[in-house]
Amino acid sequence: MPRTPTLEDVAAAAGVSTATVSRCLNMPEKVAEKTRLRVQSAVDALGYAPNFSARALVERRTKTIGVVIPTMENAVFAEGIQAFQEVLQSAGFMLLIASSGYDPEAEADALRTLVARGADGILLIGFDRSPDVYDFLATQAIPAVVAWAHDPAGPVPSVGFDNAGAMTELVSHAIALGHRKAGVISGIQSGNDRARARVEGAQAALRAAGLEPAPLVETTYGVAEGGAALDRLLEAAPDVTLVVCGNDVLAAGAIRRAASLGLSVPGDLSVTGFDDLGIAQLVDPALTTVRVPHRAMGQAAAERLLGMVDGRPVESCELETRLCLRESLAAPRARQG
Amino acid sequence: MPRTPTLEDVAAAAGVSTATVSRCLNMPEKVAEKTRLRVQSAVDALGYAPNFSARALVERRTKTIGVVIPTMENAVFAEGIQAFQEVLQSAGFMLLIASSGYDPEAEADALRTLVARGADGILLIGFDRSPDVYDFLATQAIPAVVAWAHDPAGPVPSVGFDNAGAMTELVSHAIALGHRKAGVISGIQSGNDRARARVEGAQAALRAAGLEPAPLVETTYGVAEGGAALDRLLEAAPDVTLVVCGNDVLAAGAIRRAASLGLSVPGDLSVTGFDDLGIAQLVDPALTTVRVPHRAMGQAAAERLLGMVDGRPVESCELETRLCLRESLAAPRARQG
DNA sequence: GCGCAACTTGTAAGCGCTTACATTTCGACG
DNA sequence: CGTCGAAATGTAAGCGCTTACAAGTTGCGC
Repeated sequence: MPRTPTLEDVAAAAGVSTATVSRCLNMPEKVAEKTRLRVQSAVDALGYAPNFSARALVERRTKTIGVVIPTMENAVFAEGIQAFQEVLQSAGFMLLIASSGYDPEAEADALRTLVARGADGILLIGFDRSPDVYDFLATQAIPAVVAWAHDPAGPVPSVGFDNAGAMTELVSHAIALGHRKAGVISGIQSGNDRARARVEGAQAALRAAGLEPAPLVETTYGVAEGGAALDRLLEAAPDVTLVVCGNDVLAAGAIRRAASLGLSVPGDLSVTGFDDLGIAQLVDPALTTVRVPHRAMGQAAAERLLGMVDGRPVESCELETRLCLRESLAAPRARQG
Repeated sequence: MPRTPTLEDVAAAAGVSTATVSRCLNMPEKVAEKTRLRVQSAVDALGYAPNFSARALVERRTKTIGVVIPTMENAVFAEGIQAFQEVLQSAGFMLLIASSGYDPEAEADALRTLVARGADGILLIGFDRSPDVYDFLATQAIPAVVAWAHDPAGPVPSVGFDNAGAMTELVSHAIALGHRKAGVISGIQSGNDRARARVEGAQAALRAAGLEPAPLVETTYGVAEGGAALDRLLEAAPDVTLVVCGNDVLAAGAIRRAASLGLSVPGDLSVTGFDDLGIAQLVDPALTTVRVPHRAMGQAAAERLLGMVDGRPVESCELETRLCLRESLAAPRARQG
């Protein structure tokens, strides 16, 4: 079998040196029209394609960006990463994906692998991780950007939104509607600054209104988990009129569970989510939630990372969220007695 | 700044040759215990990590697998790819992701890029693509596996399920329930063998029962699109009692739309989906659909591809699907008149 | 027709790593 | 204590590409 053609083969076929072929490919304006054509036809005839590893070795860049994602199964990441990837692709970069399954150890491992593979830049989800990781990235001089969270003073530039503020806004709105007793269903907060900020945002709204802090139930991610969490919450605090969920998936589960408990939403219980995934409009009643600009975030993150790879300094950027008021949140029914 | 350490630096630090260091790293049993320890501590001291590009150049393998996915935003792919990626990761391989946005041209482009980057193997979604693509893969001798579709006689091994058969089973079940007039809402069939097979499967069931073919509405992917498609379908065929949808997302949209049209599901209209995504249990009524083993498929595909990369011959494999009977499908209400 | 600047092209040195082959070391045995 | 073979290590040749530098080629004004 004829092994895949190399630069040298092309050079021989075109009767020039390898340097000229290389120049034809990378700086065509530096080579005479006539030779360029000759080289081009040799390239076509042989079906030549440059060997990326060789090029990466000498150029010391792989045109590859790495990301460690908790899991693609979570739609919250899928959308943003898709947008991120699209920008990369159109800039000639490729996306190397690893997953951590929400395990910090696994994330650090994956990161090291990505760097060892020569990723030119790294996308991180959220800020919450050991400082060692940031040190590592810094000593290796690997550009990194954090997405899904925003902190202008963070160790690396970030692109995200104000999780706490958005949640405060949402809960304040519910309070204005008349809710006085709220419960919170949150994803696991440990190692997840986004989840934590959302809980804090909810509590801040209650505090600001002079209400007592909401009882909190933490649960792993999933529809069924959201339902089970509602059970636990109602057991601990049967008198809540508002269930604030850390994300739409948990909220969807809570709504479904409420229905099977015979509780009407929003009549007996209001439920809110966060993220505004597609499912928010699928559940009945439609979910009141916070719209997060996932695509814009993915794009902004990609542009920043690409900028850093090119040595340009970049700044963090905060994106706006928007309240999505739908049926699952309404004024609480007047209490009897 | 001290540039990142190389094999040679380690060799110098440990007082051995680069060959020995290389052996310590790749075939530790071939080197004396004592020197190995010495080398190991030099590696640790310097924080040495091998340069992947250099290794890839000489070994002619990148330990990278490429995939071109229509879009990560479609949950159908997210789950399978996640499982695929997990198997790869545990085998020391990484996943290079590109997306096509359902455009065959873009897919072919992305594939070429992936191959040029030295992907050791390629995962393809479905069989539907120009023969040129398979030729290209064959001449480049790049192992490839098709997932989400199954054809033992296909140009490359595949891991999937019987889309047509599963749909036939589902529709036959509906016919047994008493449905006589069905409509089909399908995703775009062009370039999508899975969508096509599902439609064919539905029509086959009707034909087998001596019923007339179902009117067909094709639409792009999305909840809203599913709803709009229902409108079009009911306009063309107001008398259908069963709406067979090509996937859960379209079905969810159809169910939502039916509710706002004042049609009860399954009272006035039964609706079925395909895939059994999480949303199937989220909509009300819960969706009758076909359970597809996405994770198992992703894993099986990864194992096969890894096998091929190692030069082992592998076989296609067909996975079982299972009917998920839920509330959205029931016997049609007795017709009046 | 000559000299010089501006283009083109060629030469060859690596980039960091693996590995075939050569060399050295070492222990066991006669 | 010498010999021999196995085990350990070293030597050096690339893998395919980019690029600094050298060398060769033009074209132009005088």
